Amino acid sequence: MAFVTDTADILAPRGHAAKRVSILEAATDVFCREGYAGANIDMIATEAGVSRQTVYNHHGDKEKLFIAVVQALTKRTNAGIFATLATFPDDPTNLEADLVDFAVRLNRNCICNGDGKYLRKLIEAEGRRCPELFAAWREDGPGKTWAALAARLARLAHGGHLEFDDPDVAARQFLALINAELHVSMVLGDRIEEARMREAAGNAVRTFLRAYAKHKAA
Amino acid sequence: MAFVTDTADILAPRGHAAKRVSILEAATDVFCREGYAGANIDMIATEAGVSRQTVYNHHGDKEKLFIAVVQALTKRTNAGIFATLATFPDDPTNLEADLVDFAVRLNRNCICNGDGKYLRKLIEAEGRRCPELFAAWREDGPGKTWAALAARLARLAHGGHLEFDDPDVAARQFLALINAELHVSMVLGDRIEEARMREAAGNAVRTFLRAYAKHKAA
Amino acid sequence: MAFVTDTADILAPRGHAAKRVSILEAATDVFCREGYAGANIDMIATEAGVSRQTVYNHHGDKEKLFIAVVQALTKRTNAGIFATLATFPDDPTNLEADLVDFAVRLNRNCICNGDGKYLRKLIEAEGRRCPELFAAWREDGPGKTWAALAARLARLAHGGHLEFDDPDVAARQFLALINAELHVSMVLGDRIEEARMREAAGNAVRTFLRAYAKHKAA
Amino acid sequence: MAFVTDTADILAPRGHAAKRVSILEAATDVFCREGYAGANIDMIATEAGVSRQTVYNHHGDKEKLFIAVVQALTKRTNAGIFATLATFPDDPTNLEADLVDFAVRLNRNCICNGDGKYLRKLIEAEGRRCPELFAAWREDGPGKTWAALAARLARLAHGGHLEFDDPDVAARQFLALINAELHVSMVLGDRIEEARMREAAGNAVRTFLRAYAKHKAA
DNA sequence: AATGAATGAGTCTTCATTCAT
DNA sequence: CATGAATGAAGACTCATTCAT
Repeated sequence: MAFVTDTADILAPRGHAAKRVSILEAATDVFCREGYAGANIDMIATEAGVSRQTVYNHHGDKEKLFIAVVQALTKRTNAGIFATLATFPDDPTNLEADLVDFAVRLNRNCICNGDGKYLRKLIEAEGRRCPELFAAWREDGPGKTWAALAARLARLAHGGHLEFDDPDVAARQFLALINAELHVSMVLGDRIEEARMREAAGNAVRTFLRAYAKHKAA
Repeated sequence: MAFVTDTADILAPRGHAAKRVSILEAATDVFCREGYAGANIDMIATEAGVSRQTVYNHHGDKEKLFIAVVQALTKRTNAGIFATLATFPDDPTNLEADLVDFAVRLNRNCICNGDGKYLRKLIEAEGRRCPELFAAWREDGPGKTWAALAARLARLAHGGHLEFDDPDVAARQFLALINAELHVSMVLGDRIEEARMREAAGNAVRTFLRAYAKHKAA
Repeated sequence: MAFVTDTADILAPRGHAAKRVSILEAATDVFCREGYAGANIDMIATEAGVSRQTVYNHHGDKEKLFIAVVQALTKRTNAGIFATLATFPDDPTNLEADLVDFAVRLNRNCICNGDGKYLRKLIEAEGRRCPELFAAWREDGPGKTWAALAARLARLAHGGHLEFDDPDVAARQFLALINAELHVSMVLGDRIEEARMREAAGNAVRTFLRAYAKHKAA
Repeated sequence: MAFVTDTADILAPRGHAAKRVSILEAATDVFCREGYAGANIDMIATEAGVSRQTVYNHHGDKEKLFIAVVQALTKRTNAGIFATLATFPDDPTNLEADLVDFAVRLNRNCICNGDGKYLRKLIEAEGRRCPELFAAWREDGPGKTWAALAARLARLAHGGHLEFDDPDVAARQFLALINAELHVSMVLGDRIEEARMREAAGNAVRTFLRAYAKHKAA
């Protein structure tokens, strides 16, 4: 019966919805790999395992498809970042270890892999040409992320674990530090091992705490 | 007469050499703005003020022109970075002020403007597609830069101004910190004011020194 | 039950027959509006309120559908013209008024509206490309119409109402005159009001009678 | 020297101008033959003896080319009609013979051949889809032509050769009559012989004068 | 019969590249 | 060297047509 939602479709959608999803995934891949101009609808169709026509049926044209890709990516990336931010150690037992774990989660799940990496690539490549398209990212992305992280750091400061003048600056520096050693590899597309992420996070957090850990007075 | 070298050409080359230069400049602009696939030889010729044919006469084909652009950019960027590194305050009178000045010079001359910015953009956009082309950058670029900066920092440590375990890590973190607040603006192509660079450098150096300045024992 | 003929279908056919009709109507519209090459099966299907597949089920392919349209149009147009010719005032009480009424009927029902207008458009647009398709029209259309009208006019002449050398020439001129003022508007697709048709018919018939009315000798 | 106009180019332009002209001619042919949608740039290029690219260099795209065709056609057609109107017999020695000659010139030069025929075809086929494109024709074409012819007829009336109530009506009827017998052949693309034009003109003028010639009172 | 999808051809348009003037 | 043109290959998009559900 038509009005019965097939629960299987929610987990692994079939038919129409499945095609839509696989087209978006393929398009994300291809646009990131080749750039907007270098991407080619046939490539996307082939990679999605559908016909070219089906791509057009679902998304209208190349530009609309690109927009759909960016929007899906922005949405998922933001969700991912906030999910990870929710795991921030507000009441740490071992501040350094907890921050390192958090940094690893952030890098692994949001920055060095998947959506986040893709989105950043697209923004760097095409951001200047479609500013309105990326405006949402600009505000919802770095803007909110920074503020949310700053709030968490401020709470740690309030709890007597850290001290700094400006939590916003600290937040940006935290993010910059945990990426310091991985950025080049990411740009060149190397796969980054878990161990390397952990090492980078360790270095970053150590420096961050040398600068900002509260010196418990004797 | 053809065999007479016009000395003026050395300072402000005209004719053949001048065209070569203006083509490379135009190509740099266009490749960065549009990406390799999106760039178009006619655009480059027009922007360079020469005919399409002249572009081919000088550079053979699109791919060779792109390579020439990347090589020129890499060369100039490296030269710029090492020139700036040469101004590092090895024997500082005021460590913080001197490092801030240095950071501003680095950002202003090498990272946020001109060649450096262009080169980074090209690498992010096309790096994965022509790895051999950017291999040189990978080694001569971040590799040597990091090492050179690390050496300078080690010297400061040896001079009793700083203390850290690993000068390489410190070098990467220094670079990451001085970019922490400017990166997003750069990606989106905003013009960055001198004052903003100075503020960012101040924040970065302050944190860097909180982490690494040697605590002069009483 | 399939073998029961639903009498309602004869008056307002539903199902199969109704679809066939609405497809033909839609196709007529679309072919006239867009031309054969510009027409598109999906447009026709949508306009007919059926699925694309149904169009193919009923009519085979685009060309066959076009032929069906032209044939239906030719048939209906001819029927309409002869029906109207049957109302020609063979024994007029008031010759001028009766001819004007007749001219208005002809314009309103056969020439300025509906099938006739459509058919003419199709012939002008595609006639040269499929001469065999329009051969039938050429003979059954203007050929028979002219002859039939000429016969009516001859009868009026025989009845002492008109005088002319060649009834065929007179018939063609009658048709040309009643269209003289409306042709441009029709070509551009303007809606033509009844009043305007009556005025045009009046002018036409007045001139026709000045040329051909028998001067009753005193 | 560049500023010397080569007079040969005016009569038989070469190079750039020649290509432009031959492209327009070919495009006129093809658009008229196939309609806008059915026309195909490669066909036009081939028929013009140039490469497809050259068509684009000269005219931008299909739509602009079409517009250029319509404009050139409108301009030339109007010029032709007014040139022919200038040969109207304002002071006729033999009214009937002179009007017949005039009608033949009009049909031969402006209506049944070349530009005029082409323009009418395009307007019938595409007029409804680009009303603004044909607005100029509507006003400069039939509008001015009718008025100019009406003025000539009025002058004949003033000279005592004709009599009628409304010269505008008379003008439209004159045009309708001289086309009465040729219209169908034109629509179907038949070649119309000079003799046939003369016969048609004779029939038309005879009827026109039966309706409108002034009865010189005894 | 409707729907969505697939296929394959075709058309518009752009572009890299080459030639001739 | 500049210009205009030609060639050939893509690549975006449309469409007629067919299949499966």
